[in-house]
Amino acid sequence: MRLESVEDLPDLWKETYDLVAQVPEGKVTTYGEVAKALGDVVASRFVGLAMSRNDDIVRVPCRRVVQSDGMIGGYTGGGPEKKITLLRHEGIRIRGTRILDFDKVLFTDFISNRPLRDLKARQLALRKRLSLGMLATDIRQVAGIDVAYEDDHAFASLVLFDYSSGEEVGRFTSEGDAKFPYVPTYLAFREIPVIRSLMRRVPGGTIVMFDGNGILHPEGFGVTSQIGVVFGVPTIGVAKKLLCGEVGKVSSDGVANVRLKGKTVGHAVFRGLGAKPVYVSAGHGLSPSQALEVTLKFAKRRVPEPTRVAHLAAEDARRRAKSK
DNA sequence: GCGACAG
DNA sequence: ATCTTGTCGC
Repeated sequence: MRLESVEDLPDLWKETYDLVAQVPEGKVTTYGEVAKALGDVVASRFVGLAMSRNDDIVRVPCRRVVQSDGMIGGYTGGGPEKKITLLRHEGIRIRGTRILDFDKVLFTDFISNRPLRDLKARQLALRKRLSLGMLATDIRQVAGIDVAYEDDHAFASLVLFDYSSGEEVGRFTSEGDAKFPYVPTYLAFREIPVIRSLMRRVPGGTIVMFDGNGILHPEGFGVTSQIGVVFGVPTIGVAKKLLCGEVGKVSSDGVANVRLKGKTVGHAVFRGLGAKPVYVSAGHGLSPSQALEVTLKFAKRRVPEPTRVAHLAAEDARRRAKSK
């Protein structure tokens, strides 16, 4: 039960700062090592972001976090020169912008409960409830949902379309703080909390289209699948960039299979020659072919209407709040 | 230097 | 995702 919850999330920012606080004077570590201590190397860029936002350089020695190749890396509090000066003062030997005896001064012995490993386990637990069979019998509406950010303040919007006419029939927005950062393949933990209130407005007989992948994901369980399972609604994932997998040969209708580990897990939809595709995959509660069919029905442009309009609405809410 | 990981 | 002006093209 607790395992499957998407609430009660770890404070990844705090955990990161606590880890870096463990690096002793005279030692350095790397963004990737801190990420591994968090539970997954994919978070290494987030570690860099967290260091750049560090506001307590006494407790959290972000100067001691460097690149995995021994290069010094950047330093928000005064540039690389400042970082070099500070580290030399701590006994680290540096030539140019490279650390000498890197293996001797590298600290990796973190004490950590690896929060991302737990989140991955929650993801896998939720995945057991994934179904790619027909969940909704009669589809009356398609909803597009998207989130825009002003730093970590989120503006989410839901736009409803009538399935047969394709006309917009309603829209809602909400806002709140995103407490969890963006980490590739953990997107659901960032976005599910901020769309929760909107999901209550999704009528029965609605397919939800979301900006992000469904089963086109390293674990076969992207943000859109997780949303589908958590809220018990059929979902379709539409991503603008490829997260993983390989795109096959484009057929005459402008559609190509996307394969992962030998299986077709989604489709690249090209609108026009030489154009960038969008990557469509089933989220939950419907079949891959049904996901493609519904998407094509709303694909007047590159990005299908529900997701495209929801994006505009969320962006609109963000800009209105900003200028206020 | 290239490739690179949704939003 | 966000930071950003004008500009090229269907």
